[in-house]
Amino acid sequence: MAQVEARVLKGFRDYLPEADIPRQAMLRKVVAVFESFGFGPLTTPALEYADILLGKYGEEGDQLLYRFADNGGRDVALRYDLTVPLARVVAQHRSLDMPFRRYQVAPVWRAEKPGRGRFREFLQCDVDIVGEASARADAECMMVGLEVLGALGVPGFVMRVNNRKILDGLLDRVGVEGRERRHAVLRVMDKLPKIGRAGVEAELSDEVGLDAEARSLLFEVLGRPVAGSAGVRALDDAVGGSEAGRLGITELAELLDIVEAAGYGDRVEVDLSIARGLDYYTGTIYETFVRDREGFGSVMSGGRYDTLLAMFLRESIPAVGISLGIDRLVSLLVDLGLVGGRAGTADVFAAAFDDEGYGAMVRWAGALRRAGVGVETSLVAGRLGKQFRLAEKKGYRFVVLQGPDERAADKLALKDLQSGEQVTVDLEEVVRRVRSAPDGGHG
RNA sequence: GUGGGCGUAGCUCAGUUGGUUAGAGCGCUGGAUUGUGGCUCCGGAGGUCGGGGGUUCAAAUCCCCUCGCUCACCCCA
Repeated sequence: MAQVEARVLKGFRDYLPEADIPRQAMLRKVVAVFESFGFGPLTTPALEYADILLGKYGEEGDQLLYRFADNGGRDVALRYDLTVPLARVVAQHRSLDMPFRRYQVAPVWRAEKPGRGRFREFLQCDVDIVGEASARADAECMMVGLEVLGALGVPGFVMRVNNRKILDGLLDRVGVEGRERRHAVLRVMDKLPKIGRAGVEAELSDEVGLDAEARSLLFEVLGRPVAGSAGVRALDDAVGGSEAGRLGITELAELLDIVEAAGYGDRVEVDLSIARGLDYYTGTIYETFVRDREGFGSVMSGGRYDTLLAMFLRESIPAVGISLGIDRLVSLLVDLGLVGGRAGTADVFAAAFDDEGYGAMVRWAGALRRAGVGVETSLVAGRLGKQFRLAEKKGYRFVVLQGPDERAADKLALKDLQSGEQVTVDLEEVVRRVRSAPDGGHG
């Protein structure tokens, strides 16, 4: 057979054990938080009929689908997110009880140009609530997200919230009409934290053609510091007579009331420049950034999409959700030095003293496992120096072994690689000591 | 997709005005060390100098093309 160059597609990656171990550990914590809020799992196919996905993400989004004809000539595409497949599931299985809470942790594919923190295949962790229109559902999703970041030990983060209807009201009042122009304004406003007010004003003038009056009207609202729900209510006059604007203000204020009452107010702030690119958002929208690492982009975002279900059904069903990008978060935590790699997944490494004692070693290793201590057994006997070096490199804190002396006394030698201390004790004591170690033996 | 930067060992890089067998550190691997890791010492493997073409007696080095990576714009998780 001809030899081929070993390689992966651009934007796709392998996760070697050292990187995958902290990543998987984080995923377990994410799922645990999701389930603690009563969300249940959902798994859907990677591949969908193309027409299920088309037209849901805007024109640019359609271009970014991995789309092709399958072997039977069907027009298919890899899922672009987890929200549209959820909408499809809800539309297809009408017996689901509402409100329906589900979480899904699965890869999605986007044919974008890859860059720092951006991949063509990446894992999303979503929670959504379908069938509840009140701000309580929005608040629930936000709070799950905030709890997840807390559980993962993410240092300083802020969730910035806005409401599409406020932006709509604002655009109505300023007199920006037509989908494209409205999009253009939102896109420029989105850059506010990056290029500042002067930059935004310049772009609004040069690229969108907004006159000075319209610009100052925009900034009359955008420029205001908005503190909490009271601050949001104070915006009422700013959106003028716009019905949509007033509705958005009410929704956002109600949302903040709940979030503040629940004690999450310190991690949430209103940011009227948040726009979100996806087409299907209709109300609340939010993005989450880590302080001092805003350049990494949003690590968790989402919003309300009350009209998406109507694309599959005659009736419309309200829905809201949030999505966490675990890959981006992992590289961020690595960058901050908060997660380290480690190649071993057990609690202790069992060194094999000699070939004669190998069978006995496998036996006491099994006993340790049944007692709740994970054991990686060495497959090569002898050369203890080599085995210790391997254990150390794989990140183990403890090495357990049984030489002739220990065997005669029916004991095990337990060495703590961190302190260098070694004791000869019985199996129960090994279990006790390993389990009482601060990190469960994960040096 | 548009513009800037960079491609030499698994990784980070050195390589003189073009000059003969292309180097270092780290990592990997074997040994010093047949009851014990980190430190030290000695050895070994590993390179079509991203690829193709051109100039030249001679190219990692100069020129052209191409591919890949990367930063900014755009968009996002």
